[in-house]
Amino acid sequence: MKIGEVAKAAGVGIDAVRFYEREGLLPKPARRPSGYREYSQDVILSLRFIKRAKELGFSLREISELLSLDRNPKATAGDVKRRAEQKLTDLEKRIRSLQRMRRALRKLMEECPGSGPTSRCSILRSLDD
Amino acid sequence: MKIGEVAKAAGVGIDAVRFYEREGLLPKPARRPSGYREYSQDVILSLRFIKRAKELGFSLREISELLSLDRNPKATAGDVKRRAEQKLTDLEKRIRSLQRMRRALRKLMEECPGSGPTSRCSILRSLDD
DNA sequence: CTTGACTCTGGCCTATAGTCAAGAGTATAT
DNA sequence: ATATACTCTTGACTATAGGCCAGAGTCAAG
Repeated sequence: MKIGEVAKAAGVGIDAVRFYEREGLLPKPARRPSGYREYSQDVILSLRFIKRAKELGFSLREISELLSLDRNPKATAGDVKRRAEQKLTDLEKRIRSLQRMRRALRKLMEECPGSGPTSRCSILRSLDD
Repeated sequence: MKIGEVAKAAGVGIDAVRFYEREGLLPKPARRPSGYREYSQDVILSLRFIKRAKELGFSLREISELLSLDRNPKATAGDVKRRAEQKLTDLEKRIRSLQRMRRALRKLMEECPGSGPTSRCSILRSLDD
């Protein structure tokens, strides 16, 4: 299959496929005499793997590690679970950080009259100190 | 005051001060004959304003707008509150997105045995489809 | 007057995940 | 044979918020 076909089948851009190859997430494919990349079906599975892992919040670097574990027969489910735990911790940290911002902003908004000069606005007042 | 003094007083880097100036968040300061920037005290307040707004999740572009509102006598508290509402909506979208990831990841982790070959790991299985 | 600390400009670099373009060559259908 | 669609490589660019550096000039204290 040509690159455009696998990209379409996996629902990603052609440039993304080449990018993943450069970044080492995908093995370098065979080439036709013309230089065209020649793919087998299974690269579509790899592309979908990457897509799903992104939806779980993994970065490409992390996905690269997951793919290595997937290909390495010596790797264990524990290796994968440890990565997942780290990602979970990371997600929770980011969620809490955003929640703190939300709380602070909400509180300021409650005190802002919503009309009149900006000098009455608690949001700006708090920023000015 | 020289740039290093105001940067230190506000708790930001010197490069940040120059960067804010380039980006239009800070007015261009007076210069000494030598070319050194000469600041008055109030730039420290502006720098703190920027710092706090960042903590609330505003981007520099948004902070720039807030600063304009702060300086514009025709602006109203409602103008500011509207920006804050947008930011709140934005924060909530991001929080929900992260929470979705967290839920999905947690679910997969519950099903992963945590030992044995990766082929038993529900996380990788789900990614492979 | 010298020394060390400070500042100036300009420009390059970081991470992330690709996107887009140019110019050249290929593949495929008609 | 030709038209159109596809692919190749290289390199530049996107947004965000600065960090870091060189080389040159300046400030302040001893």
